[in-house]
Amino acid sequence: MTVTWQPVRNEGTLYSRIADQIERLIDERSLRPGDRLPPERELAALLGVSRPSVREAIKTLSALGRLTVHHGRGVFIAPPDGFQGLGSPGIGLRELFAMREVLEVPAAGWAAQSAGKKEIGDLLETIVALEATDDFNESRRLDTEFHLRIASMAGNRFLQRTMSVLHEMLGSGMETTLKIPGRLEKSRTEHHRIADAIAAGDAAAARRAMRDHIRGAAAAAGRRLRNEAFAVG
Amino acid sequence: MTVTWQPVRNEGTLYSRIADQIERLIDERSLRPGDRLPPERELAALLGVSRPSVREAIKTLSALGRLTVHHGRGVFIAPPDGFQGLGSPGIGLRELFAMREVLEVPAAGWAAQSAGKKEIGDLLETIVALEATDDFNESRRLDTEFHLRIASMAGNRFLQRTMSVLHEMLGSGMETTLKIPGRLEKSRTEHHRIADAIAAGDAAAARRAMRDHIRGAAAAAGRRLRNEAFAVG
DNA sequence: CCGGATAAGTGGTCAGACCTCTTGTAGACT
DNA sequence: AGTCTACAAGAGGTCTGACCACTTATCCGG
Repeated sequence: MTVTWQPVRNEGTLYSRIADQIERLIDERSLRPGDRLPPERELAALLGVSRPSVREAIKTLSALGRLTVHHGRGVFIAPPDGFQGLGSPGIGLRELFAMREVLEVPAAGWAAQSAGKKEIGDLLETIVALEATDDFNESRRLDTEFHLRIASMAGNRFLQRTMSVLHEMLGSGMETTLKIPGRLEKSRTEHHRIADAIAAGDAAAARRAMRDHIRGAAAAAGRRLRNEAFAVG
Repeated sequence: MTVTWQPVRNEGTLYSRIADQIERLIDERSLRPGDRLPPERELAALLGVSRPSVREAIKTLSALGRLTVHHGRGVFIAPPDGFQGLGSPGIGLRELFAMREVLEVPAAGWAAQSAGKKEIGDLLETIVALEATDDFNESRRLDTEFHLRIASMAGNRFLQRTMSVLHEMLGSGMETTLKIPGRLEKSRTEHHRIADAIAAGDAAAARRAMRDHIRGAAAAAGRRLRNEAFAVG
């Protein structure tokens, strides 16, 4: 493997330039997930900088999840765990899906209790649009819209904004689960169940349907990540 | 408010422990967005560690967007990303307390499932401190700390940050319910119930205790503001 | 052949020094 | 007096070199 380590340029702080260069090599696939970085001392020599600067660069990238550091073993290129979204590094998929359940299950219940006719109509429209499109990005957008509409119907602005942030983090960090074979169709059925319960004003059923839906998505996402997983070192 | 910098303990790598402590202070709102951190040299002395360790911790947090570093000026607490505008007025007490229940009840359950001995000890310490003080501002701070510690023990960072923002809004928007006659004493009893259930690893009991606690506080706040019932449900 | 001691490799931490950027201020100039 | 400039102090940026702690592989004795 001939990785091209270049002497560091001269704009910005040194450690950030080093971090940029390492990141570039990762993005270019010159360094691939699982590879080990040269030892800190050696890397410092290659770049013509001191070891502390290299270490600070490594800390930056490991905080972003691009590198993983093992005491006594080395520094490794991290597997793409689907979570390098800019606004939200460091929080894992498991945590986000757990939060989805925490937030969206009560949201569905409240929506069922207080939804007006017009809001319910809008929700159904979203579902219809979601089933009409076969463009992936569009269906992803509409899926998010569906969930945020329910948050809006719940009548709690704090809940709504939190869910907005949460879905943004999910969207930027992963490809969503909709790409998984069969998941899209299952998702449609579940959306209908949720919407029907809300339209009927049945809070308990709405909560149940939402819980099933999110757990299904979480399980699908978990399977997808497991398939991509590989050992490091 | 005097920020409590504690000497760093001994599990995990040093820089990550330092980072955790800084992050904790941010999440607990002891350090607030815009605040400046002590100079690196001073902070190193306060923590009893070397400057490089402090710097690596700072690099970690600045990569995560929690801190921003300005050459020659200092290190500052970054505004909570994605949660901008959450502090805007217009979100009512009823919504905030409803969200407390949504977030903190599961948090208590998770904390009971996964809490370590040391974390439980810290939680109990907070309770003891809370009962020892009769300064109002201090007890308010400790009350927030108690709840955020549980969020931390739940092991979900999204949950923790959301709760941090939520408690910030509660704190700035009202005088808290602790001033209500009798509420402080009742609160203490309830805190013990919650902590005991978590210490015992009884998730269901922890959730129950937390739900009672928050509904009690919500009811007290409701009476205080002469609002109608706070049915959350 | 096995298992424990050992050595080598690698990240973790420390100390102190010096460089560069930012900011406030004292003093000079108008 | 008011304004501008130069300097000093404060804070982050970088370097050197040493030593500690964890991992892994190897070697040696039983």
